[in-house]
Order: sequence, then C-alpha cells, then structure tokens
Amino acid sequence: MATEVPTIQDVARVAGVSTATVSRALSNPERVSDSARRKVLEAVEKTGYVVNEAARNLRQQRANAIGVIAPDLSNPFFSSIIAGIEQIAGPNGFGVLVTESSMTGQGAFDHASLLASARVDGFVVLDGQMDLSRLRNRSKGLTQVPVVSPCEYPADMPAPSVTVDNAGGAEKAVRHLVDLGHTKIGHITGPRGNILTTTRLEGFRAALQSMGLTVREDFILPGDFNLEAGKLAAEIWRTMEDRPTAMFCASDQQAFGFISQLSRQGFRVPEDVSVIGFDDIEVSGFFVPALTTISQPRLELGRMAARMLLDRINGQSHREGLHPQLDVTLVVRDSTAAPLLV
Amino acid sequence: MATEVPTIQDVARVAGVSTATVSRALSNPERVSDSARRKVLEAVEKTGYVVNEAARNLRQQRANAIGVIAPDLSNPFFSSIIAGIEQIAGPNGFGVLVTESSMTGQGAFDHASLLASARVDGFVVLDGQMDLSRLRNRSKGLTQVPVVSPCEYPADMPAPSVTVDNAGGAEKAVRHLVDLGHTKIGHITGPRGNILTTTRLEGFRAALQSMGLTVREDFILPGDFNLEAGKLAAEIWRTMEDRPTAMFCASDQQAFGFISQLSRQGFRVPEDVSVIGFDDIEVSGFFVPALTTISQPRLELGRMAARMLLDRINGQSHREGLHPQLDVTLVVRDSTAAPLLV
DNA sequence: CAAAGCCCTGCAATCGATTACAACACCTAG
DNA sequence: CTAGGTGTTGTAATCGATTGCAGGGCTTTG
Repeated sequence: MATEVPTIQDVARVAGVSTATVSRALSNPERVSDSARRKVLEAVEKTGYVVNEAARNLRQQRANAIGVIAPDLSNPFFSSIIAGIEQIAGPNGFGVLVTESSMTGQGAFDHASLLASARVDGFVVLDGQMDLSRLRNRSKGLTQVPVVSPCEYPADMPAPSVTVDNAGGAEKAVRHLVDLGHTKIGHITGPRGNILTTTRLEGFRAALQSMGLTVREDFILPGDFNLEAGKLAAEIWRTMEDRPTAMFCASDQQAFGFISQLSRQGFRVPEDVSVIGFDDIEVSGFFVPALTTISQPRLELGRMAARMLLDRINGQSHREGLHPQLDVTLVVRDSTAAPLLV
Repeated sequence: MATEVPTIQDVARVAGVSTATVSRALSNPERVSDSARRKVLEAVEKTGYVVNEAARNLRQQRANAIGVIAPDLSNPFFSSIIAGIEQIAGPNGFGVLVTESSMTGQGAFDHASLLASARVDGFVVLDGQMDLSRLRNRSKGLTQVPVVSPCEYPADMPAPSVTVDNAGGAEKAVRHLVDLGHTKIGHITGPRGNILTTTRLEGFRAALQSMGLTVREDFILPGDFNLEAGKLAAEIWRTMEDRPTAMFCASDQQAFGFISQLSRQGFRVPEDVSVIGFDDIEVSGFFVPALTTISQPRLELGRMAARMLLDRINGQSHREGLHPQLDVTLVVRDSTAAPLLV
C-alpha cells in the first residue's frame, strides 16, 4: 500500500493554521510569527511534507527546471559541463532536464515545445551546430527566452553566452609548436558548420600568420570532434609526400584517434609528429603518450552558464556581463617535442 | 514583448468546441467525431498550442519524467547509459532529469523528495554504491516506487533491475588470459562497497579456481573505477617482487591509468604485462595499445532500463522479467598477449 | 481616547488541464 | 411508437499550492 503523500492541507491541519500560513512559513519565513513558523515546521517534520512541484509550477507559471541540449551525451567533454550545471542548478531548486540534440525535433521535445509546455524555464545549449536564430523565428517572444550557450555565438545571437577563448587557445597551441621549432604545422578541423570549428580554424590561421609562417591549405584536414575523424586524418597524413611535423587537433578525442592510428601504422608520437589537442578531458593526461593540449575549464563553464541562466530567469541582470569569456591554458605533456632535424 | 502562450481554452474557442473535446481529441482521438477532431487539430495548428505539463501533471498526478541518479557524470560509461535512457524516454513523452549522487541529499534533491514533490515518476539508479534499501525505510510505500537499477542488485532488493553478466564477464576475461598462457593473473578491484566490485571480484576468484589456478590474495589490488586508481595500482605492481603477468581491471578507465603509469616507467604493455579492462568505452579501441576488454552493451542497458521503468510506471508487467541480464562479450585487441617465457 | 498604522492571518480565487457525469441526438429492435 | 443502446459533447469538479485582499488585534501618536 503506497503511503499517501501529505499535502499542504495536511500540514495546515496538523499545525492548526491555514494553508496560506503554511505556504508563507515555508517560502517567506520572515512574514509569519515565530510561533506560527515553529508550529508549521513541526507539522512539516511530523507529516514528512514536501511541496508538490506540479502545483507550484502551475500557479507560479515557471518550471523550476532548466533544459540542457547536448549534441552527444557520450562525449566526456559535454558531460563535465552538465555536471557543472547540475552543481549550480540543484542547490537553487532547479532540476536539470537533459536532451540530446538528435532527439529534439521528435514529438514534444523540440525547444519551443519544451518551453511552451512549461517543462523548462530556459536552456543551456551545448550544440555549436544548432542554429539559435531559428529559435527567434519560431515565436516572436523567444528572443526573451533565457538561453545561454557555453559556445561561440554568431554575432547576431541575442542570447547571452559564456565562451572560452577559442582563438586564443589556437594561438597558444601554435605558439607552443613554433617555440619547439616546428614550421610545418597542420590542423584537423572540427565538423563543418560548427561555430567552434570556425573559431579555432581562424585562430590557427591568424596565429601562423602573426608568427610569420605561411598557411599551407593542404595541411588543413577537414574533420570532426570524434575519434574516428582523427583516425581518418591519420590516413591522410600518412599518404602526404610532404608531411607536417606537428598537428593541432580541434579536440582531444580527435587527437586520440590520430595518434592511435599512427601508432598502429608504426609511427611514433612525438618523434614522427607532434600532436596537440583541445579540451583537456580527463583521460588526456593518461593517454600514451600523455597529451599536450589546451585546457578548458569545463566544470566552470557549466557553472557559469547555469548561473547566468538562473539570473536571467529570475530577471536579474548578469553580474558577469552578457558574453563573458573564460581563459584556456596550455598544458604541456608528452605528445609534443622538437621536430627531428632534417 | 513575449508571445502569450495559448491555453486549451484558446484552442477550444477557435475550434468552436469545449475544452473537454479538445483534450479528448488530443489524447484519445478515437473518442471524438471526425469533424471535431479535424477542427481541433486545425485550431491547434493555428494557435500553436502545446499542452501545459504542469497542469497536466497536477491533474494526472504524475510527472511524465524520470530521474537518473548517476555517481559521476563525467564518466563516459554512465553518459552512454543516459543516452540510452533518453532514447526511450523522449519519444514516450517523458523527460529525463539527471542528478549526480553527490548532489542528492542536498536540499530537495534526495530521492524521496524528488518523488514526493512529483518531479519524477521513478528512478533509474546508476550508482552501485547507493543503498537502495534505505529507500524502503524512508517511507513504507517506497517499495512500490518504480526504481530500476542497471546495476547488480543486492539479493534483498525489491526493485527491478537490468544487469550485465558481471561474473560471466570476469570469467571470460580470465579465460582469455589463461588461454594465452598466463598463470599469474592479478585483479584491480573497484571501490569498496560497490556491488559491481563485489560481483566482478567473485567472478574473478571463481574463474581462477574453476581453471585450476589458486587465487593469490597479494595479486588482488584494491582500487576504484577511475584513472587515478589504475595509476596507484601500477605503482604497487612495480614494487612487487613477484609480479602478475596479466591484470584484469575492473574498468577501462582504471586500465588506462594502469597502462599509462607503467609506460611512463618504461614498462610495455602487453610485453611486460597483459592488461584487460571492463566496459569497452568508446576510447578503448583507440588507446595505445588498443585495449582488450569486456564489452558491455551500454546503450542497450539504458534503453532496457528505461523501458522497464516506463512499464512499471504505467502499471504494466515487465515483458522482460524482473531481473533480465544482458550478455557481455570479450573484445580482443592489443593490450593482451602471451606471457614472455621465463 | 480616537485615529492611524503595522503585523499577522485566513478566505477564496487562480493557474490549465483532465475526466466523471449527465445530457442529448440518433438509431435499432421489439 | 417506445425502450434501450450507442456515440458524441458539454458542464463542472478536481488536482495542490500561491497570493491578492480584507479583517482583526495590537501599538503608536496626537
């Protein structure tokens, strides 16, 4: 027999006050008398009362939940950000509703519906490919909808964002390689159309030029952020007659795929080619060789995004500004070294 | 100016019918006339109506959401399971609320509250350490609460579960090593108190014995599922005067940590020691060397758990039985080989 | 002592959907 | 022609919390 869940009525009866007083005692403790508050808290204790969120949400017209739209849940990069979001949302009474981009568009799970259905109060969009401007066209009001994207944002994006200095990261990577003595530096890009891909590629180009090196277009290999893309790129690298001595990868996973395939073919990293990644996911420090990479503050990215979104939902202005940018740092490990003398 | 969200009243007015008819047309299309249905659908289209979940949830006394309690979101093993859950839940109109175990107990985010507050209709518990029996003591009715745990379950656990054949996996791992000619086989365990740790360890012991080998207690190293634990174990392995020639790791991450630290110390895998993992996370096939491991059907684990939970929430009996078990498979890659002759 | 103010409390409306119940139209069988 | 279905629709109660409004008690001030 399932225990009946106590309602605010039960608490009111036990405490000998009205439901209004119970409600106030719980959400605005300073607005009721000491004695009333004590009686209510006692009654809550005795009955084991927990507020019914559905009723509260209906009355207050908010969901007390935020939606997270991630492109790929199995990518550890995203799950760390989600962990950060969770850390902020939870203690503030907000639930975190997670959706994979591939699922949106199915049934009631596109963004507009998720919002309109009062399931979430706002979004954190982790998908750099997602066209946020579509959100605006869908319904006029959506520009007002709290959206925070811890990704690069297109210039015309009205939503707040918290980003990482991607161009700066690319520059740090290139500088590190140049400092080691490399001049033939290649890049494996992220997926086409992803805003992160673009920014990192631009940063790569700019860095090379600013250091007086020319950009070899044939050293820029199209890719994706995943492992497979790195493997594919390795195959291309292998067949080049004039090979770059160092590769800047758009993600750590990609770097793993690249190194893995190369090892399998008998090449050695960093002896035959230096490899630097981007993200610094957990396993990077434990790869063989340990991966030199650009470290993103993933947890903080999520925490900041959540904080900004919550501020926005609560109608507060952003303490951090509309588009704060977090710094990335170069982490030198064992996958980069000076090029062999020719 | 935010667009007003249309309610069922608006739809009813536009369609020229009552709200009851609108509701029925949407959830029980066969219970209204063709003409009414058509009018309603048209009106829905025109107004852009989406049901208000808060109102529905309140009236129906269910949340249309399931909670997932994961110990560590950044572990790719769990995020894959979540992706599987999402794949089933979404199309069925259920949201997926994700919580890290470390967050539960804070504020309203312990399990009992999450349920009582009508935020979720049931749980998928991914934390093998979590004491599910506590759920029962908390409130009598909780035995009736839909809980599904895609983990091993204690014998007295009343909740349905979907598990993987952990003992069988351990056996396959050991058999593989024995087949290669190893006789000195060690094991790095998971964290103390985790049910998975126990089962895999038992399986390891049983397998050795069934193959006529004695269990060397000093070859069993206490650990955790994470990278750091593997690293620590490597340090211990290094200092042993009589070393195992093969190690069975309780997780892939652990295996990475182990191999990584060993490489750093100049040892080679599999030449100096064979290593086999457990999980087969995505990166395992791309590690250097590619990791031999026991593959768990992670996505299917999540999908099955979600299916069972949904069945349970809907009061249906389980098509798969209360405790289905999925098979694991041995994936042989490059981290295991025959021991060097002595 | 009366008027004004403040603090605390309770009544009752409200959020938006679902659904039990009743009413009505229409059809069929006796 | 009537009783009893059957199929469709609308009315109104309901879920549980929040909150505008009003009233009562008490204090302060002129």
